[in-house]
Amino acid sequence: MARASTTSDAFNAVAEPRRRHILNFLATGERSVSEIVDAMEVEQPSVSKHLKVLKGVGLVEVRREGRQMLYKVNAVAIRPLHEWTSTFERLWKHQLLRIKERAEANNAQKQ
Amino acid sequence: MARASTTSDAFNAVAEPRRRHILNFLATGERSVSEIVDAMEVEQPSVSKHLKVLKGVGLVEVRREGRQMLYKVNAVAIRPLHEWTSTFERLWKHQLLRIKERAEANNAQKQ
DNA sequence: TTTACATATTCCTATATAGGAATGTATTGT
DNA sequence: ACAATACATTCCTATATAGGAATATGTAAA
Repeated sequence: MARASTTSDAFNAVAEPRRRHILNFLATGERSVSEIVDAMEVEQPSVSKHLKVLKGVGLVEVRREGRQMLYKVNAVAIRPLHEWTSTFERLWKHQLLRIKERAEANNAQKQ
Repeated sequence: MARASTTSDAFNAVAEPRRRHILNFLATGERSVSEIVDAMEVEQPSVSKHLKVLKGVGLVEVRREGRQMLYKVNAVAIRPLHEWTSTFERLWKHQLLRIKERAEANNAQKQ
């Protein structure tokens, strides 16, 4: 079988670095396609295709204004990713605490 | 060009649902491969391959104990994903607030 | 040293892209 | 109507998997 479809969910959509770049850029506000193209070093058709994927999974929204298409982030669609990662927060905090403790124990021994 | 390598980073690694399942399961503690296989409905070779990918990007760690290989989550590797999503937290909170305000304004008008 | 058990690896194939190039479509200005 | 601008879509191709099947490897037990 092939790998999972990129258009299936937000997890797959943000796996692509350029799409994360687009979302980062859109986090500053609503932008036209040409503004996105100028901000990134990617060809326009490529940007349009990435935007289509992002729109497909609900990560961005569009509206037309004259000849321009204005895209903006639909942040609530990122929430599921945030919540999934949050389930591990307790674990990494514990992990970092133990690293800190070891470092301190090491320091104490050196004194 | 082809799509980005799944072994390249954590974002790509967790794009695969079965790998998220494995991580969810390992969040409860260190487990052997057969325990993971039993918990999921996936063939053993498939689980081993997913574990290899997760190990490749540092999302899990292994140690041998007799014939068994015990895997556990390396939670700090999930932190970058959490932090990336966090940059949008302000936006979705604002978004949810506006949704709430609209609902209340609607209710008030109905009264 | 066989045998059994636990896990990893290899080989094969179908498929879902991602980018490049070219073209299509919608909207505005003249 | 025609040209220009702003995007979107299509066609093509290389490639990175993900799963299935079979096999290999490593470890412990008899």
